[in-house]
Amino acid sequence: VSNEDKQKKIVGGVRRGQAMSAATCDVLPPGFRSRLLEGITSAHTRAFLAAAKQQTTSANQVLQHEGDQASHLFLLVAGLAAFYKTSPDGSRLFLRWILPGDAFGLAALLTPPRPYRTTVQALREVSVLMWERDSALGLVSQIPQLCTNAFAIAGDYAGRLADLLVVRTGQTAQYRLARVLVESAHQIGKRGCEGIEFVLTNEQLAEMAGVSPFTASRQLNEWQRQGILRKSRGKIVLRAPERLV
Amino acid sequence: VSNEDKQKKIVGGVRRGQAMSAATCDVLPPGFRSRLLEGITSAHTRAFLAAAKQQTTSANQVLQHEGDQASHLFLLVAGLAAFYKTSPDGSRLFLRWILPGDAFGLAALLTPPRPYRTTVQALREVSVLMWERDSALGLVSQIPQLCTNAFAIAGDYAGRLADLLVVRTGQTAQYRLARVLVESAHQIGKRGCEGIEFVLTNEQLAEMAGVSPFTASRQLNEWQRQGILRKSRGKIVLRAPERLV
DNA sequence: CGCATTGTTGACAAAGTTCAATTTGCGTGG
DNA sequence: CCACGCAAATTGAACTTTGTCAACAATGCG
Repeated sequence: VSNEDKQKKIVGGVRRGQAMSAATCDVLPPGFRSRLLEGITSAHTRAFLAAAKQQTTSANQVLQHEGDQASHLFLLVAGLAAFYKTSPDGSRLFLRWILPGDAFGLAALLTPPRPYRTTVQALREVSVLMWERDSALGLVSQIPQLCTNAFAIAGDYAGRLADLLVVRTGQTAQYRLARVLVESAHQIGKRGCEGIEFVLTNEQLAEMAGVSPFTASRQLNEWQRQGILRKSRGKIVLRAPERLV
Repeated sequence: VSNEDKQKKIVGGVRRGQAMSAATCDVLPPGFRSRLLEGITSAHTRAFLAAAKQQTTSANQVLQHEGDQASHLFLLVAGLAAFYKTSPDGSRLFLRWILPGDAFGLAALLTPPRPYRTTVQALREVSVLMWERDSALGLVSQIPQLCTNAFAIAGDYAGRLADLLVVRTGQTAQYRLARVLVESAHQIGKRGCEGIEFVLTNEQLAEMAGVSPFTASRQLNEWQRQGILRKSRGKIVLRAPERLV
């Protein structure tokens, strides 16, 4: 299947299941798992995926914009994106990463229609599946487990936000930064020869931790002096995460 | 129906709908509306309420404890409670009020079982309906709209938490306190002759806003000097909420 | 009236932010 | 291949905001 075929719209009902199965399974990387699809029969999964449109988007693009009417449900297939919240003064507040298998835009499943409550931005080139709201609503009514999964995802999301709130309001800048490093290592890091590596600028780390870039710079240098990590421009090598907390 | 009858356990299937209807509608104040019951047929509502046990709890009791295995779904019928999160250092972080009609303990609806992610404490004497996890799960599978509602509630909760995060991390102590006053007025205030009145101590307001009681005291006095509010021990009369933000 | 709870005030300390001035690293084009 | 230029990162010092603590005042209940 060519790249073109992969990206073409494949909305519509299930036409001869087998064919759709080939078409849709094809777009998912091997070993792909998503909480949204958990516990759904393969027939239903095929029907669900068949109704999606696949789209590839370049880095820094905004996939959903806080306040816009929720028109699409998304599922990240590949790449990296993040949830952000915009504060009244215009600054951006990092909430969490979106990794392959994560769904977002769940607000599209609500009736009556609601606005998105967060902004989602791609950090690298990403590949997503997307469903029109109406189409998604129809599918949810046919596949009850989808609603259960959506509830579980929303609940999990709320739990993480509550945890984030505790960290952001109760802990020192140093602790928050340490936590951001450990989580980044866990979620987007690759095992390197010296430790876990990930590509983030000081400024991005600072934004994630809710700290000024200056504080981030100072603290990261302190840790570098202690041999806990090594940093070059735009990249961190975490050598001893256990010594951070 | 005597008070004793009201409080007795009424679990079990629907026995001759009409009888149950009388028993359960009886425990709900007139005009009672809950997001959890939205859009559910009256037959289903009766069955659902019939499976609940009603309980009355005195002020300051903890209804669900963060970290405990989620064993019950709750619906607040009367009174006032609040969600709290416990920080690692043991201090308590106020999240939001729970008003009559609000459901909590939704974690009980998840499979596999999960711990509660927040603590819920009564602020006055409260009356709740509660469902055993197993019973609630059975009802959700019979009444699909319950799942939809649970999802909507969880989504709303996540949205509020995200908003709270923005306020707590991005705004000044003064702004946060002002916001707490306005929200308290809206949610638990009563119209008085001089303005909107509500019963909260300085310390409670401080906790809600994430501010030290000293800062709260100073700021409240400043506002009192400006005639925006009047305060006595444990009580606030908000006279000009519009002048706060 | 006595007592516990609640609230007040001032002086001080701590944590981070801001800003300006530089320095470093790295890709690009001559 | 080197110099240029830009974005990223660093550093010090002043400044702001808010919390901490100790002492004290007031409120209201039994």
